[in-house]
Amino acid sequence: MPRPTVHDIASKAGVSLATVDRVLNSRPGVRAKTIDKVNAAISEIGYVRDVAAANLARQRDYRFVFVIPKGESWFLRQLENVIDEARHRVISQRIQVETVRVDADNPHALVAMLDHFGYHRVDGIAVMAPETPQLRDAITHLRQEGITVLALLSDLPNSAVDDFVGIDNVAAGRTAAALIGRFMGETSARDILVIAGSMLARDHIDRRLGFDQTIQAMFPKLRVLPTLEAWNDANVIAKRLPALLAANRQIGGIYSVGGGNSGVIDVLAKQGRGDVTVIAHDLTPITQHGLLSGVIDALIVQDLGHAARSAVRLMRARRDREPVLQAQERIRLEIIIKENLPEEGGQIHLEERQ
Amino acid sequence: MPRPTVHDIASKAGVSLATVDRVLNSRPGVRAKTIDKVNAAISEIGYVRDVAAANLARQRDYRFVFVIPKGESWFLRQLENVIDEARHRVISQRIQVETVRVDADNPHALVAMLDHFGYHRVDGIAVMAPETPQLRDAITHLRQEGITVLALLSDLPNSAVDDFVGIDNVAAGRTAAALIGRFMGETSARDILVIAGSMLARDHIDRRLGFDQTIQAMFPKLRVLPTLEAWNDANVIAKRLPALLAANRQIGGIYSVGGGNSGVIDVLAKQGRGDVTVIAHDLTPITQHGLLSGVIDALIVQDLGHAARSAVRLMRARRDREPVLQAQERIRLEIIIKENLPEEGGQIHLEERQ
DNA sequence: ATGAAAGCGCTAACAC
DNA sequence: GTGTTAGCGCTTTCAT
Repeated sequence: MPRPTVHDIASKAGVSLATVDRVLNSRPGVRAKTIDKVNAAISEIGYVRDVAAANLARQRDYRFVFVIPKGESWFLRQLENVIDEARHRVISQRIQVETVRVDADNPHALVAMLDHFGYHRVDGIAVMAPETPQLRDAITHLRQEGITVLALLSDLPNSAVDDFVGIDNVAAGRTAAALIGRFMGETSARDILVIAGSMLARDHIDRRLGFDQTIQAMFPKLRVLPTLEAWNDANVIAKRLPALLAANRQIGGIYSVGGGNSGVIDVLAKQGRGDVTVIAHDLTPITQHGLLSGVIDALIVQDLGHAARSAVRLMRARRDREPVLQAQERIRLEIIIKENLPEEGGQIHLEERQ
Repeated sequence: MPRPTVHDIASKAGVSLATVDRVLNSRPGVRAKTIDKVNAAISEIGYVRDVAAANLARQRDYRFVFVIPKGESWFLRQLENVIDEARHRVISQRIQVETVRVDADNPHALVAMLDHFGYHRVDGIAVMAPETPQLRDAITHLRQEGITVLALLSDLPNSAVDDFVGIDNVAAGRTAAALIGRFMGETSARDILVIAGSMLARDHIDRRLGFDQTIQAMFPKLRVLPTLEAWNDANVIAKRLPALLAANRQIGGIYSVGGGNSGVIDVLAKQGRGDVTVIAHDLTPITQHGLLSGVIDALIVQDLGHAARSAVRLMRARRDREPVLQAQERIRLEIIIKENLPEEGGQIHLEERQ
């Protein structure tokens, strides 16, 4: 027996297709009594709407834009790659995905870009940028136009975004603290150096916050030194870290909040400081090498591919006013050590395991 | 300008819709020259096929079955729940998902069930069961019928399955070893007790294997005791563990490979053995409580919801002969400590964060 | 307030 | 080999 369609509802309820459709989409102009008849028929025959057919008839298509910072870091390039991958995956579902790069440190350029999309027809924007008053206003404006706005990877807590896609960075900091504390164990060196960038201000601030919380609560004997601001720049770290290590022999741990990890790895490797426990963020060729060579003890990672796909799903769900499966959209805060380092793997075709 | 359709290809190439369709689906009966013309038109106008419309016209629907063990453990109930959740999510995409429970320890019942599906029309089966010769043969048969077969959570390395959906359990064991070794640090107690069930033989074997590998390689001073076989039964553990702890004061760590964790938690809590480092698997109310109360130091977790959705996506992709995004289907081996314990969350509707 | 009919983009008989 | 035509399940004018 084939699956029931709108025709089945119509004949069961003794009405026409148009009326069924009106009820299905809760459009006005149907008597309450008729609505009841139709609904009765629907539940009686166990009808489930075929969304693909509906969207086809509606000629619905989607246009989503990712706005991410200019810059050539491995992280940002990787982000652009996974967005592009997501784009390919959904293009056959009438979903158009674009990426634009803006100078994140220039609020005016960013806002100009966003305003532009307010006039052209887009359904959703996912933006990764530091929060400024100008950005806040631009987001309010976009949402008034009915455009979905997501904060991507770096939260915008004071803006009227529909959602935040990314890990809880306070929890990330707490996790880093728990790991570094337990890994350091009972060493005599009780100082921890925190190295942060600052470009994605909000996430770095949150991580430091969570880190301090947990060190204080769980490892009161450990002391967290003032943040070394290194602008995610390996050269800055390579220049400043040796002096810090020389001046303070008590440094037994480093929490690298942002980028520039090759600086950390080079300095520690050169000085043979295998005794220093290091926790860093993000899985890149550099941090992977650090992990395998033993300089980095653990990484805290978010799956960028997941974030990109999740952002697309969220924007589509909002456009269609459909519910979201929260569990699927939660970006996991992953702890990676040498033993659970994932293997590489891209698009696999059918032939792989036959 | 609207997005190009088959009609646009047809007029551009000067052929009919039917011919375009033949080329698009690489069906025979078209001259090579015509094929070239059509393909030229396709790439010239940048055509992308609307898969929803195609599936509608094909009247394609899917029928997938999950075959999982009988039993009322939290783990199995949770598995059934997430499969049901996945079922709801895809029902409007003409995908029918069913779950059947079989006595996994009775190879004949299992095989009878699978044979049944070989006769009725199913497109894919995801099976969680221990590998037996009978199962191996049944799978070979199903695949000859053109049915996709997946190994779910517990691998079937010697069977002709299309794919395995779940974590790498050897890597899970290695990860457990690395964590327990580092967490134990320089305590004087150097013995580790391994508690395993046996129902899902394969995964437990793999975990123990990986565990031993890494302890030997990284922590040669630690000694792993013979496995306590407890059949995932908290009562068995509650009975036998106290004696083992009393007989051997050197036990400083416990790796709980399977279920029955409430037994471990109760015994350790009652005896005030906060000094014992414990690593367990799976996030359940029991293990969550163990983590929060400090008895369990870390959990190794796989997201069952992800596994269920992934299985459905894989079976559909195989049915449609479409490629799979490997990165999305990799079930992550997650390390959970108190600090990165995820919050609860089910279906969220639009109103949540406005 | 309700219905008839055309059509979304694609596929599949069946005809030539 | 190639073309014509009638749908797939749903939405949407336009009548009534």
